[in-house]
Amino acid sequence: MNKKPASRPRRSAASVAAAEAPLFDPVEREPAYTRVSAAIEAKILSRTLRDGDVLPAETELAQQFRVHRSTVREALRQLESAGLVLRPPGAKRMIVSRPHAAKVSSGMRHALVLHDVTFVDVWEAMMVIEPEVAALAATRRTQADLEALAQAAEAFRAWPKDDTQAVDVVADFFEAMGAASRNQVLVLAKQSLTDALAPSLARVIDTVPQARQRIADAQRRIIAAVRDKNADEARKWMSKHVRDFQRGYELAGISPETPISV
Amino acid sequence: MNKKPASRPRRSAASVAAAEAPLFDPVEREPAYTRVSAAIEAKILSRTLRDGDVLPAETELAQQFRVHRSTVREALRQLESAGLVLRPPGAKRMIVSRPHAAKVSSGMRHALVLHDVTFVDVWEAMMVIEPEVAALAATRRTQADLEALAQAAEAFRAWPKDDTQAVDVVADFFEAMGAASRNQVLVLAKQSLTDALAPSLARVIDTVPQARQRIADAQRRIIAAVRDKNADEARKWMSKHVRDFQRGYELAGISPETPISV
DNA sequence: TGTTGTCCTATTGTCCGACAATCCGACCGA
DNA sequence: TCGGTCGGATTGTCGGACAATAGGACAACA
Repeated sequence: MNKKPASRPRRSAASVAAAEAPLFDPVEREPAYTRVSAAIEAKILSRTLRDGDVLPAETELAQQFRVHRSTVREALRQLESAGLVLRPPGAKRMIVSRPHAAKVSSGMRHALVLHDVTFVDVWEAMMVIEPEVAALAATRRTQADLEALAQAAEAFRAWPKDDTQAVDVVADFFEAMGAASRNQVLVLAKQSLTDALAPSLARVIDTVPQARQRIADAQRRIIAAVRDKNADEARKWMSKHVRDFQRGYELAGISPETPISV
Repeated sequence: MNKKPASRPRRSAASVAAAEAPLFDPVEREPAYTRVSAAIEAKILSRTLRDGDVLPAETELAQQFRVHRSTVREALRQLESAGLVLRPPGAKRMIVSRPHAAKVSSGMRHALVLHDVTFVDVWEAMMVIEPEVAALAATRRTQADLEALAQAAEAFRAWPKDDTQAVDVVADFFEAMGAASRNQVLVLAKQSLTDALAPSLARVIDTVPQARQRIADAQRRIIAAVRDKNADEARKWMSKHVRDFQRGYELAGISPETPISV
């Protein structure tokens, strides 16, 4: 499904320099299941099939494409894994769907894990993105955003001391901040980062006694800045907040070079 | 395959407030193909199966899992679409692979397109990420990085005037910059952005006469800063460079609210 | 020695057909 | 209006089949 659109055929500088005239392109022998999924994918991306539409039954698709149902099913599995179609739990027909952030993030996390990305790499990316997101949030937040942020912060403060799932609430805070920034792109990118960091951050919160307090403080400061629509302050405190993570890692005795785990 | 890891079961602030004790979890009825793919995925993520390993034949997998070959094939399609396994062109067996940047990017692009993300959204994200990447590149670049950058810039200058594929070379420049930054996470995030922007940027280069010159100038400045390991300069000029894109859009008469196309 | 033709086997791509489980909507009795 | 019953539609899974071909091994040949 995503062979073609994955990367435009690039005549990169390197390949031009290599300059060995290929004369013939490799003859294309795409298997049928790929073509089927590509065809459906195209209809989805072009909005001919829209979010929420139910797909035709497998047998009907098989008839239309003139292939066997098994072939259609293989194509559907590709689309399913890409998040373009899904089956609501306990439903029979599949419906068209826009890939959820979680799905994209999961793909990204696989890549990060398998490429031996370390904590510092992720942290560095957060240092780049999160402060600016906070700044954007400060200029664009609505009252509802503010409440969501406050609620997340409150939930973190109230979280039982011994519950290691507190990271999830921290993630909620970041998520709410992303929502307030009104930039879907950054939200998508952010989510992968928090997801990738979560397991180890959990250890930090669990290990370092003062972590909770520091996180709670930072959240309060950030929310205040966002409330006051003070972008600079929001950026500054978010920056401190994220920087604190690294300090937490030191205190927890986790090496910055620790690879992101599953 | 990525239902479970997609998002940790979060007891978010909201759901806690709802406070309706579930008492029973929904009974899990995962289809076999999902379990098979999850099993293989786990072995890949845990490095039991490593990048480059050839997978057992379908019939053998079917025997081991005690399922029908069709079921195995559906599972393989999921993994294939996730980029965790692939078949080298003209090979028979599938091999384990780490998801390439292009694959991740393509997933992200689907999401961006279907979520009606507009040019400004992507541009905003670039404004956040690219300057910092340039700054990182300035501090970490090797001689080889420098040469790759120079080559990309040179390729752009030398590109035939009437060839609309010039965007690809611009993308190469950004890619080389990412490589120089030595941060895989940012590289992954960046790629999606350039990919998403490419089609419309192509129109800008094609429409606005002075675009080529301005891009070439900016590239030269940025490279100079990176060469001198001057992070601030690199950041500044990259910032100008990206900002220029927006100006190009104005001149090309493309609305900032234009949704990213396929 | 290096290239080409031949044969065999393992494996994939695709198909046919089948059957149980179950979702869905219609119909029905109170 | 509600809850039960029923039949058709659809999915998940299976068994089996067959053509095409990748990957050798090996012989013929230049």
